Amino acid sequence: MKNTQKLSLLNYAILGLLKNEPLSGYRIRKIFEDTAMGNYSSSPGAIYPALSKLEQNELVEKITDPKTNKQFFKISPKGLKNLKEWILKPIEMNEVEKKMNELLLRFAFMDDLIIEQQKVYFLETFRDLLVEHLNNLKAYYAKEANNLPLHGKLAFEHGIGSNKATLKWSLNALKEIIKN
Amino acid sequence: MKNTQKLSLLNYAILGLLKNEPLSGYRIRKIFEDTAMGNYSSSPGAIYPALSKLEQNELVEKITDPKTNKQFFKISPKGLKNLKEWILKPIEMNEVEKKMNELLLRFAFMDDLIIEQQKVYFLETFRDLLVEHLNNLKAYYAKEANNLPLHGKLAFEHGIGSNKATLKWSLNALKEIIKN
DNA sequence: GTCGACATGTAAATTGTTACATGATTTA
DNA sequence: TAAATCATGTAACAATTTACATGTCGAC
Repeated sequence: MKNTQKLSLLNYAILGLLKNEPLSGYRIRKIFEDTAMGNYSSSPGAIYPALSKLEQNELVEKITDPKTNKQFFKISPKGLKNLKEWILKPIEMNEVEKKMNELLLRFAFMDDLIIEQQKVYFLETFRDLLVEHLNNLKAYYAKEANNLPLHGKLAFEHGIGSNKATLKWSLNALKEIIKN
Repeated sequence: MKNTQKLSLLNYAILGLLKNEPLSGYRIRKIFEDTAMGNYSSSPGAIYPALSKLEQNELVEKITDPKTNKQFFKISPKGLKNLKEWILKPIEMNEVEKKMNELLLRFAFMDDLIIEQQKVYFLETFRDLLVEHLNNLKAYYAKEANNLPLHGKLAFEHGIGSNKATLKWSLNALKEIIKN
């Protein structure tokens, strides 16, 4: 049996959108362009080839509305499975350090795809790794802040502040998830 | 006269590091790999070709330590000019919305490259655009939060919290820059 | 004397950007 | 009816990832 293949972030972002409802390529582009949905490229040269590839791999299905004759893409069971596996992948330290937007995207698509227990586990792991990461950053700062040029120091402080905000967010999210 | 060409973020990140001191390709890789320096790829397949290209364009110069026979890259006057122009580019709303890490990178390299007045102007523009962006996010949230699924809502809240932290940071950075 | 870190590179494949091209439909 | 938006795509190019390949140097 073939392993579930790895897809690019853009592909997962598309699958995540299609999870809720079928969309045209154009609608997907507009969502990436207009909304706060990440930094995923909305250029036709990225979206249409990505959709074709997803279709080839049978992760999405192209359907045509018989009335309007317009095309939509619908996520397939295989696509749903692939999306779910990506969302449930154990979080690694490396991701907390350098791939925060991917983790947030995974969280954003969890809704009806996994059970509460899995969501809680995700957030608790996220929180714990974030605390560890923050401690590393603070330790580095305490040791090196004096040696850094002012702008380097301030940029570093942004990193700390930003991670603190994310930690605070994760605690609140955990509360919200638990109280349903 | 040729315009200063656009470079990829990775190229600017390299130039910014070389601004302080000559470094070997390997040292650059390790800095990207080990430190909190963004999410720039540290793979040899990215760094070495990038350095070659920078050298071809005369933005960096390859020098050899006569004692150890080791190679280093040094930023050239042309490279410095290019870096400075990138840093001084007027900030656009689009960047605040989707390219925060690029803006932070530009800030991190400002140090001795531009004068205080320019730094202050950068931060004030940044702050103003951020306030505007935050107002847009909040307005959207107020209108749509009820219609969003829980995870979408929470992910959106992360965006708001994260931008608030950045705004707070910018105010503090402004203070620090002014008091020198 | 071998293991890990230092050090530099290439090749193939993938991914994404930029620019172009075209046409339908809606709205002012 | 002109302009804007909807809608889909391709081609050339640039950038990056992944995997491979090779060799040095210091420490244990």
